[in-house]
Amino acid sequence: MTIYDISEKAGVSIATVSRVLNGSQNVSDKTRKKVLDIIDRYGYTPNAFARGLGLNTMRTMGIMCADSSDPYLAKAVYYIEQKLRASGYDSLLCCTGYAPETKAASMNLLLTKKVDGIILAGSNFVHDKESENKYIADAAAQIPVMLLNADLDIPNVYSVLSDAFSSMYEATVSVFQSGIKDILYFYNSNSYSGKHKLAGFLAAMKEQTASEADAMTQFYHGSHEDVHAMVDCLKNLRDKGLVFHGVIASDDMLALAAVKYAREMNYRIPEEFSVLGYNNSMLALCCEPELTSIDNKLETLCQHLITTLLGLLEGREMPKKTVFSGEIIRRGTTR
Amino acid sequence: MTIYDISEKAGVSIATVSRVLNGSQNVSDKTRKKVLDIIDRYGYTPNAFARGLGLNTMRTMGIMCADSSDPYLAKAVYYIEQKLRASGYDSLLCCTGYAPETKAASMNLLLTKKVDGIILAGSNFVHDKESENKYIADAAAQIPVMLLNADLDIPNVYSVLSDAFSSMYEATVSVFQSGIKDILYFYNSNSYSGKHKLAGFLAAMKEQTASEADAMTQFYHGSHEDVHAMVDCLKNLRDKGLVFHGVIASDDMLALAAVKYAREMNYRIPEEFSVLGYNNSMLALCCEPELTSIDNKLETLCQHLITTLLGLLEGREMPKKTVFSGEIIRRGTTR
DNA sequence: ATAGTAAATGTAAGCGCTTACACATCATGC
DNA sequence: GCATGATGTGTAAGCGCTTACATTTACTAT
Repeated sequence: MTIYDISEKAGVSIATVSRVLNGSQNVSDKTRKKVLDIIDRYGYTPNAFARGLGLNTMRTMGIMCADSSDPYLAKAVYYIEQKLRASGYDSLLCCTGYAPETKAASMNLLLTKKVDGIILAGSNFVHDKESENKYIADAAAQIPVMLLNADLDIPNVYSVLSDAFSSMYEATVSVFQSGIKDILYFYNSNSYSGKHKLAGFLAAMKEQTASEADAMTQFYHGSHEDVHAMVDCLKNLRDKGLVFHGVIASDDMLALAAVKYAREMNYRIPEEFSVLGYNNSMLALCCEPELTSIDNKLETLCQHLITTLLGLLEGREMPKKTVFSGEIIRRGTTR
Repeated sequence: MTIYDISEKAGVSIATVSRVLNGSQNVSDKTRKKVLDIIDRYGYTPNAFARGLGLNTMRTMGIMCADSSDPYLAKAVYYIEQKLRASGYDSLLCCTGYAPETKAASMNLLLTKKVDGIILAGSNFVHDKESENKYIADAAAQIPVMLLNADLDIPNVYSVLSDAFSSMYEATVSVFQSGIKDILYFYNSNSYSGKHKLAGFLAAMKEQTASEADAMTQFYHGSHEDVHAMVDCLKNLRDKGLVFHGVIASDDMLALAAVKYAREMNYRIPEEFSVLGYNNSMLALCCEPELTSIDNKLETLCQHLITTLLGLLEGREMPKKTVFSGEIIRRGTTR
C-alpha cells in the first residue's frame, strides 16, 4: 500500500495525499476527509525510507552510552528516550563499552544511519588528548552533539552537566566537619566528571587539613559490577596499613562496597565510619544503612539536554553549556 | 558526496560503485581498487535512506521494554543491543511504560520506521485477553516478533524464556525443607512469567503442606523502585497479624525489601528468616546479607533470542519456543 | 583468425515520497 | 463581465541507491 494506491482510490493526485499526510493547509476539507477515510479504510503507513530520502531525516536521535545496564546510565537513557519520544523522535541506542577504540566506530554507525543528533550519555566519551576527541568534532561538523555530564570546547558540541567539583567539595567538607578526618576517596574513572569530582575532594581536604600532604585516594580498576572486588580493594589498602574511617566514592556502587567493607571491619556506621556516594541511584536505598549520596538531578539534566537539542534542530540559539548544582541527600551513612 | 560523485571521480558508472560497495564479485580488482581509493580519499558514506528505499531494510531492530531503567530489563536491553550490533544491526529502543494502552502505539512507531524485527523484552507485553494481544499479532503479520520471557500462540511470534514455574517450585521446596514453613509469596506482576512463578510457588506449597489451604501471597501495587513502600507493605501484613518467616519474591527488589523488613523486625537471617529473590540481578550482591536468587540465564536467553531472530530473517526454520531452566544461586539469605 | 562464452561494465528503471511549479477553480471588486 | 488574486490540485522532477538487463570487453577453444 503506497501513496499511489491511496491517491488512486481517493481519486486525487499523490501530491494531495502527501499534503494531507503532512498536514498542509492547502487542502480543502472535503478532499482531506476523503483521503483520510481511504487511508483509514486500507490502513496505509508511509514508507519511512522514502520519506527520509526526501526530507533527509527520519526523526531519530542517536544515544551513545558505555553500558546501558549501569544503573545511572540506564536511568539517563530512560529519561532521554522518554523525552525524545514525547517530541516525536525515536532513539537509536548504541552501547559502546568503556574501551576508547570502539567509540569512533559506533559514532560512525549512527552517522551512517543519518540520525538528527547524537547524545553522548556519560563523561567517559571525552578524553584528554584533543586528537582523541576528533571523532566528536567530526560528528559535530554534521549534526548537533550533546554531552551529558561532560564539556568540550568544540563548535556545535553542547553540554549539560552538574557541577561535580562543587558537590564533591561540599560533601567532603561536610564529612570532615562531622568529625571523620581520615577520608579515603574511592573512584573508578578519570573521565571529565571523574576529574572534577576528585579535584573537589582534594581541594576540600587541602583546605580542611590546611596541609599540602596528599589526601588518601584509591583508584579501582575492576569491573563496574563486582562489589566483591571493590571490597577486596579496600581491604588490601587496610592490610597495607592505610587507616581510614570515611569513604567518599565516585559512584554509589563503590560507596556500597565501602559500606560492606565497614561492616566486615565491624565499624559502626555512621558513628565510627562514614560513607558518601554519588548519583543518588536506586542503590542508595538498597544499602543498609541507606546511603548518603550526591544527587546530580539527572532528570533535570536530561530535560535540558533534550530541550537544547530540539532547540538547535529548530535553528534556535541555545546555551552551549548548562550547569546545574548537585545536592547532598543525607541518609544513614553519614552524620 | 553521493554515489554519482564517486562514480564520476573514479571514471566508472554508479552501478560499478554500488557493486564495490556491496562486495559484488563481478568487479575487476583494478576497478575495485580505483573506486575504493576515491571513496577513501573523499570520505563517502552511503545514504542510508536511499539504501533503505531500495533494499527495504536498514538493518535496524526494534526493542520494546517497559522501563529500561529496571535493573533486569536494563541488562536485557544491554545484552540484546550488544549482540545485535555484533551482527550489524542497530537497535531502536522504545520504553513503553507499564500501561497497556501505550504499547500498541509504540509498536506502530517501530513498524513505521520499518525495523526488521521486534523484540518484546519482558513478559508484561502479553495479556490475558486475546484481543489485547492483537497489536502483537498485527506486527507479527509483517515482521518477526520475539518474546523474551513470555510465550504466545500466534504465528510468526517466537519466544525464548526460562522455566519460571519449575524454578519457583524448586526454590519454594528448598526454602520449605530448610525448615521455614510460613512463607509469603511477594509479587508485583501478573504478567505471563509472573503467573508462572506464582503457580510454581503455590504448587510447591500445596505439595509440601499437603493442604488445600491457601498459601500466603501478597501483591505489591506500588512503584517498582520504592523500597520503602515495599517494606511498608510487608509491615502492614504483619500488623494485620499475618506471621511469616520467609519471603519468596518475584524479583530482587522485592526480596531486598523483605530483607530490610526482616532486619527491622530483628529477625536473624537466614536462621529465623529466609528470603529468596528472582533474577539474580546486581541487587542480589548489594544486599546484606547477599541475596539467594534465581538466575534465569538472561545472557543465554538473549543470545538465543538474537540467534533465532537472525535465523528467521535469513529465512531459516527456527524453534518457535525455546525454554531454559533457571538456577538457584545460594547466598546468605537462605540456609 | 573467429565463433562462442564468461567476465566486467554501463544503462535505465524503479523504490515511495516531497515539493517547486504550473494550472485550474473560485470568489472578489470594479 | 473581466482582470485580480487567493486557494486547491496536478505534474513532474528529484532524493541516492540497487539491480535486471543490455552491452562491451577479454578469454578460450577451434
